[in-house]
Amino acid sequence: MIDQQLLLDFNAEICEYWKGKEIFSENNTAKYYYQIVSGAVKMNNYNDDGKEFIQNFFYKGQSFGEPPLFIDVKYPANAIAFSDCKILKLEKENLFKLLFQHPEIHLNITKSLANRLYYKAIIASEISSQEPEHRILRFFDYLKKDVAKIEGDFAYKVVYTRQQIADTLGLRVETVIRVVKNLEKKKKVKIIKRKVFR
Amino acid sequence: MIDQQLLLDFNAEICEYWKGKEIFSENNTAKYYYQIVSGAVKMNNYNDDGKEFIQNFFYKGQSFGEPPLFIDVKYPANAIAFSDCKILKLEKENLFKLLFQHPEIHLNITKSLANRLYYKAIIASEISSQEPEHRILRFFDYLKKDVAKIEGDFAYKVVYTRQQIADTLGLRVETVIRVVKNLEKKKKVKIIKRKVFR
DNA sequence: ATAGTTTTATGACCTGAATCATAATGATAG
DNA sequence: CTATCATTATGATTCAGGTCATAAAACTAT
Repeated sequence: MIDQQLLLDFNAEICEYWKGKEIFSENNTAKYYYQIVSGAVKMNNYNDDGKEFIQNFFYKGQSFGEPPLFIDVKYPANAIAFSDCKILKLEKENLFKLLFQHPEIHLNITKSLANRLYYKAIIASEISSQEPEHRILRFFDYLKKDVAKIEGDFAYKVVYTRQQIADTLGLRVETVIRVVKNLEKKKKVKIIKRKVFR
Repeated sequence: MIDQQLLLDFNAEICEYWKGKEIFSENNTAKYYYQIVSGAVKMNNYNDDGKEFIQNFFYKGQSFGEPPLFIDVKYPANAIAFSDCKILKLEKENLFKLLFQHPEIHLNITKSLANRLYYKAIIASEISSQEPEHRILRFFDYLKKDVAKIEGDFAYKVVYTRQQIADTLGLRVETVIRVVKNLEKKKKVKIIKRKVFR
């Protein structure tokens, strides 16, 4: 996360996207560094049969879409506003100027990429299991890492729909619904008004 | 990839690992930057029931195990010599000295991380499909990227055993064997002396 | 409140990949 | 050349999760 004022000093602009609005799309050329001021962003793909695959969710303070900026390739996925959000956009050239002038910020970017790679490895290993129950539980626990403070036994509210969970894990909605219900029976999660707590 | 002489100037040492030898293991503290001089390295996890999950293969010229160096976490996986190999090891502190003195090399590291993140996204999306056949084919094509020159229609030799393919994709050996045989019938791959060509 | 839409729920059925068992083939070492 | 071991092969069986259909519950807007 780069200081907001510094970004503005390098001519970043603040953009507002309403829920569902496309921020960038697959196979487009990467032009900007994006940093979320408020709201959440979803990165996804649609495969041949139109089924959605969710790559990632990004939250307040996080940046996204950098990798292609560094290696001159097209975006591997789409970015869509998951809720209404405000996002800082900085042109690629200005980002590089900024990094050149501020090595410590360059190091932060490197750390952020390292962090994402690290979590990808963790989640890949935890989700490699075939059993949907195991994968769904691990996915919930993975989500917990984005929650600053966790109180009580079932403090984390899963904000995703069953469909989105299914799309992230490559399962069917019905399977997710059944497994989640089962997890409730086993007291592993709580369901209140259909929302899952873990 | 960092210039070999430069690494040596910063007190890197060359180590030899014979096939199967552990280079580092899961949950250990990251101490070194590793760069492969010759041979190949496999990164994997073993989950609760002892089943192997292969994270990645790394080849000559590539570095591995950096992410934990940057963010002070333990290794998320094990690194094992996939063949006999020579590897340059540079202590973390010396790596940071080197990066500090050579910003252009720091940028290269950033690019390398960005590149890996990019490919993780690509492969995650391509492999998200449920159908083993699709996943195996995409996996083969993904492997092709490591082959410099490809001649003819079936020029790439898959060096992994069916078991290793299965472990990477979260499938069973028998399934991989059957699917690969089927792919041969469909002329999508060739099998010579049990080795797969694509 | 009402209508319309989205999300969750649930049952019946079916298929494809896991599982289990056993054998054949190819590689490796002595 | 032979014995041993690792890998691939293949058939039989099972069952988890996908598919299909239909309904109920929650949210949304007017």
